[in-house]
Amino acid sequence: MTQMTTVDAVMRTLADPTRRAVFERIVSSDEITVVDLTRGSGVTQGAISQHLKSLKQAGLVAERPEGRNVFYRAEPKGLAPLVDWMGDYAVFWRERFANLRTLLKEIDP
Amino acid sequence: MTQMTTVDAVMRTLADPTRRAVFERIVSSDEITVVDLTRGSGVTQGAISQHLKSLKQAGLVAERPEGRNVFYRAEPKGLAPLVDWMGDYAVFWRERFANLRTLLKEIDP
DNA sequence: CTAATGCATTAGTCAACGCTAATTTATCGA
DNA sequence: TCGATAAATTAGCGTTGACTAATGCATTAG
Repeated sequence: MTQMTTVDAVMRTLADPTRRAVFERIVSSDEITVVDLTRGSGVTQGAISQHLKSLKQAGLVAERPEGRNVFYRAEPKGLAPLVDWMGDYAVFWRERFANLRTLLKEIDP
Repeated sequence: MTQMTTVDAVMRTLADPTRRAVFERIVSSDEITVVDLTRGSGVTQGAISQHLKSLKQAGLVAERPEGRNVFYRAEPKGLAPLVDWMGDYAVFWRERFANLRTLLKEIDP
């Protein structure tokens, strides 16, 4: 129920190619500002800010203001609902999912 | 690149709550007809057929016509691009973040 | 044969969405 | 202090997308 809403938010947020590209770029970077994200994005700064707002509301990114800059970073927990959803509903591709779980387990210190 | 298009298709297809519910129901069933899917879906039969078309084009379901019925079933490989996409970013996290305990706890309780 | 059932498709409607341009607020440098 | 930069926000616009209602096309039942 509550979780389904979360899955819905994550799915909807990552469905847009531009917004997903922004997210991927944030993940690839350690921390990145809005101007840097705007560079080479193909859209205006305002659009980027809107996408960041969506990503933040979905719990996929977090922000750290510093002076007049705002640094964004990826929020690892944000994708958890997506993993859970796949665990619940995808019955047949257990092998691949098991591999992902194994990979994530290896990271566990 | 080619795969990114696939991820895009899967994400976009599963983003809609109604269509995702249809997919979930197909996964839960072994095989299921359009009328059965329409039952309790809250939308018309035409809408269901449209969603099924999207799901089929995204490679998430397959069909088996039998008489005037058409049985739909889940396509195992359909979610693979999504799993792979997440796997890629799990690797990124592995390199960049030391602590993923929270995520792991949610995934594997 | 005729009526009914299962499904796909189409046109049309309405709301949601992504984008731009412009404005606003806040902060930094000269 | 003043101009420039960073970021968020808003209104407005065009597009996409989900839905209904209606139609068409098979197939089955009576």
